[in-house]
Amino acid sequence: MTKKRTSGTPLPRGQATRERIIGAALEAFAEKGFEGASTREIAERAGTDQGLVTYHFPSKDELWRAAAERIFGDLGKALDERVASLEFDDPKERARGVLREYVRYVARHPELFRFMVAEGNRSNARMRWIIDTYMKPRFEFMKERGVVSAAGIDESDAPYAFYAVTGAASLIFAVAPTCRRLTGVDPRKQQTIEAHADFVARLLLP
Amino acid sequence: MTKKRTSGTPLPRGQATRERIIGAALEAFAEKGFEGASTREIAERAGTDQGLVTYHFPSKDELWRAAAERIFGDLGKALDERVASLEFDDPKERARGVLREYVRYVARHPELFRFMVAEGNRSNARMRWIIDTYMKPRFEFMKERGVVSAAGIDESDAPYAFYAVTGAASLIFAVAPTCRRLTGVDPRKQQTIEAHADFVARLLLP
DNA sequence: GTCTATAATTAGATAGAC
DNA sequence: GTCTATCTAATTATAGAC
Repeated sequence: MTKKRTSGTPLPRGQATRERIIGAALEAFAEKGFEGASTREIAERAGTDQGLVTYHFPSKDELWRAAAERIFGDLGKALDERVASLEFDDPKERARGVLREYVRYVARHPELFRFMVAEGNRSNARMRWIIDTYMKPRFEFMKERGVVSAAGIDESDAPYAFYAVTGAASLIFAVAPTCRRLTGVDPRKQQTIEAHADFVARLLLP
Repeated sequence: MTKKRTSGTPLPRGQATRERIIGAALEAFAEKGFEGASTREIAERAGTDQGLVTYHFPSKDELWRAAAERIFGDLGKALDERVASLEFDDPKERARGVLREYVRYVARHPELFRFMVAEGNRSNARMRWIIDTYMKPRFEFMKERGVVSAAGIDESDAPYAFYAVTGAASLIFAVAPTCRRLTGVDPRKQQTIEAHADFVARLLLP
């Protein structure tokens, strides 16, 4: 998960462990939900023990918050970078590029969608904070400079477009083993990722 | 959930309790996942106690299987009924009607999608059985007489279409509280359900 | 069929050795 | 910082009263 840093210096040992624990927690929460994932299992995935998990994160709640910040923060950073690197002038061509990059990102991070669905049904303080901090800017971007404006979708339809796009782009990767058995297609293959990106892009921006 | 039966006679007491427990388990599994949902919580939702849950379902595994059969079986029955009642001659018009009925169904059963995402990442014997028994007929229907054939989608794209349609139709209802805060739109309102059905139908079958 | 009591296991959190 | 030991509470499953 964190093999490289942007700066050349490696992380101090403690902080590197902390990062490993967050990554392990993210996978476990996405797979089994908040209640179903045990701190012992998270520790084992991170290659350490339960005591050290509670040392770095005094409560399971705080560990959840760190995992949520990691996954939504990473998505934001990745999209901002890729959007900035796209050099299309035509808004529609540009929106197509953004959409395809989005599909590629969710394909490599299926835990993002599983996490969203598992936690999206709650409306506690932590979830509200995630929405306001990380999701609102994405929603606004889509309305003003993304698929909604480029596809000529009425702004009052933006909520439907947002969830339709997110669901259409992500589901196949979040249930990859099921898809493989049902359809014969393996969503983990690069070829499948590109084909799905094609399909979603043609659907939204024909 | 089960206020009426097709036959006039009411269920025997024990069987009625059993049905209530299945409904409660379904909600709990969808909300917290298999490991996160406790049999005590399920019993409480069903208005009884933990001992009676293990009387009707000797293990949590068997309860899971009953819940999965219930939700996928109900979807199949509901869709078959509604498809049969549609009277459009034009295949495209007919596919539009099926798609809109599908959106209405998932809107009223958001636990279906949560269950799919929570469990779709596993490939144990039970999940394989669910796929072969309940999902394969749906997938085949969509290819031969549903959206794929009506929208002129190449059959090799059927896997992408299946997961894109499912995700696009369902996500907004599965994360309703989040959607409400993010967009101001409440997916539980009838008006929202129809608007989303419109949007998805226009997207797939313009 | 229904419920109470309880056994065996596992959970999150704490304390302390190193 | 890291890990082991332990406390308290909650978990599934079982046994038995009614």
